[in-house]
Amino acid sequence: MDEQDFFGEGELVAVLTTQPLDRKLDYKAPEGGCFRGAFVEVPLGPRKVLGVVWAKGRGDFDYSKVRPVNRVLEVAPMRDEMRGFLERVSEYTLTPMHAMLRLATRAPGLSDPPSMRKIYRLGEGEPSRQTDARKRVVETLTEYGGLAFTLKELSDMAGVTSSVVKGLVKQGVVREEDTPRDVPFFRLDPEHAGKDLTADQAVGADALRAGVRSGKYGTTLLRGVTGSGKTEVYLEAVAECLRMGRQALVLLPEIALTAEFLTRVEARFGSKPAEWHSGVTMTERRRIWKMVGQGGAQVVIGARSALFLPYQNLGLIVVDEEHDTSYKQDDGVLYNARDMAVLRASICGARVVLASATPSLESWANAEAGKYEKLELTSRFGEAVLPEMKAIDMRVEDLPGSCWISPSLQRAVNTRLEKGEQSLLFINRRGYAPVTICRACGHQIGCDHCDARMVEHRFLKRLVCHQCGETKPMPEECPSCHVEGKLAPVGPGVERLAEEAETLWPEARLAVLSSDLFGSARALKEGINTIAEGGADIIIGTQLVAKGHNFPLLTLVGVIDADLGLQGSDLRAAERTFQLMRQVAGRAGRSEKKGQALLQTFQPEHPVIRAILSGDELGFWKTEADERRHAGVPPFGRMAGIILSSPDVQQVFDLGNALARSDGPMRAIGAQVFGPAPAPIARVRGRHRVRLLVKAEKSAPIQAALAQWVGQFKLKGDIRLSVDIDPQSFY
DNA sequence: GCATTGTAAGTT
DNA sequence: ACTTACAATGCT
Repeated sequence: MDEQDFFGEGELVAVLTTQPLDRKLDYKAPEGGCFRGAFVEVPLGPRKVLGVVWAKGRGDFDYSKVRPVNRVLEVAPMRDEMRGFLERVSEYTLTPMHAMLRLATRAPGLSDPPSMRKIYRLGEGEPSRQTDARKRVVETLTEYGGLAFTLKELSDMAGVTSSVVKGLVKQGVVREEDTPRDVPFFRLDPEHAGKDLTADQAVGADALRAGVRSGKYGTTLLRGVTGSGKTEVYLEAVAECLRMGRQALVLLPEIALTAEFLTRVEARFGSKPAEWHSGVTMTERRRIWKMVGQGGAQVVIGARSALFLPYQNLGLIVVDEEHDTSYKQDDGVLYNARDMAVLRASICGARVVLASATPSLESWANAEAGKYEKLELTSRFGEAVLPEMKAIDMRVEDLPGSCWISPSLQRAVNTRLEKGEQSLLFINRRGYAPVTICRACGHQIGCDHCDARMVEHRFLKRLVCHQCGETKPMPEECPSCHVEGKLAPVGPGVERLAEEAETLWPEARLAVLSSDLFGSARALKEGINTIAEGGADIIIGTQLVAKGHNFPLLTLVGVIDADLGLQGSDLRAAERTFQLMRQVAGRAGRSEKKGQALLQTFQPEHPVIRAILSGDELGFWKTEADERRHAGVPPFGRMAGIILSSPDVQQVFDLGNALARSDGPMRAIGAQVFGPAPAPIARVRGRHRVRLLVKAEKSAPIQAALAQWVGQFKLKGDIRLSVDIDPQSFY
């Protein structure tokens, strides 16, 4: 900050507000002036809104009509690098700045003065009259040295009512003090408990530490097979960052952000880090936001949006499970947290560690191109070895049409049951919900609100739409042909599979692991622990089990349908299937016992299946990279999606067609426009959705062209348009 | 003629 | 986003 960043009273400043205006508005600097970056409250029409002093005012508005800033808020001002970061993300994702500011101020009560509360400690005075109750209060405070407590804490501990304490306050025996409610986090100690690292891990940790010590931007792709101790290694980078007095951020997919993970961090550093995710209370949110901003929080463990906290001195960002698709998804703002983490680090001179057992092709290609450093962890703990992987050719298995567990897989499970070991039957349900079909007329039951088919939940005795969450009771008769008792689920769903397993192994203890069977993350965690300790013989699981939980007794993984996701229009389908299989296969035989993974497939000769089975990871990446390069798709080309939605079908299609017809700006940069097509889920919550897809060369200035293209149209009525740069899911 | 509902425009 | 101005519809 220099002289130019201060604005004296009455000078014009341009303020960015969180209101959806497409530009900054000029205000007069308040009494006492203000600095650039100050969080302020400004009048907007009849309202008072939150804003940030962004720049010098433009002065293109009648000076006499310019209103003054109401006040400067008592929070740490926004740093230049944060302003720059928000602007860059806005340009890249074509997100308006007001939405970016919203993302960066996702904490309540920023405009309130710091919340205070009263605490009580021992004072100087003598009580006028000694009583038992008064004695207990003084004793309690003496016992805890100079510590102070809230009124409730103190009176509870001393076993007295609050009026006793108040009485002592009047006499000066106990002193009442005001203290901010938002208190700094306990300091984390980088030397607290360095774990013993294997030789391989030590080498990795050294390399990461050296990177952090450089104090400059750089990205390392940390590859480690399941069980190689990636976390221990990158926590050493966090430790080094702490030694340098800088802040560290560890990003995790929301689902991997568990109490267990936080315990590991606490074990390493001696206290709990700040924890940022959707389940955090409002008061904690405010505390974290403020403390991150004034250096009272050294380490944040968080989901995607933790990237937009106001760090003062960020030295390291770890993106764990960097391949996870949940890093890209809409909060309203469509951004990929992994990519934006790299951007933020490059602006503030921080190191990035992208950690994964199964990296994304993007990161793999960046490492190959020398943009990222590569670090491999290969050795596993203990005696465990990678499981043996085999395909079961479903074309030659003798299996009735309604069953999914092949005789070969059945035999393998039998063997485990005899030996008292666990088996996991894995089903990748994503994008393949079983449908409820009438066997008399073939009618499929769909959701009344979406175009998705409904899924039967036996436990609830209801049909559930996995797109919008709508449920309805399971009808007795077919709504179309009215024949009774002919409705049946088709395709493998978890519950359908559980039934089949129950018939096959009535004696075995079955456990179904599906996120919708557990009310809370905690209940889920407990369920997983019970199972890991041997509470089940056969585990039936979805996506969920592939997220890094350890099952020591598990020695067999049966993948029910390895072909799911291999076909279809999604360009990343092969990559995802590959990652998923590797992850699931990594479950089996983590401890001493040798594991086996069996993949049921109708196309055992498919390159993806073959790459998984052969373990030829490099071969897989190379083939996949070649195919993508040839097709000109990411990461070798660029894509963008335009999604239009409206309650009126005609309106969205009309606009979609109009957009497609006037694609001049896109053709000018050599980009192709596909569509409009109904989005795969063509209706969500009563809104019809249409999608256009843009494909361009890697070097094409796609954002500018898109802005120009879309900018030609004024949105009428209730039409919404969103641009999705680098779309991840095509469904 | 005026109340009610929908739509467009402006916020410094 | 939210508020206000104003136009279009509708009801007495």
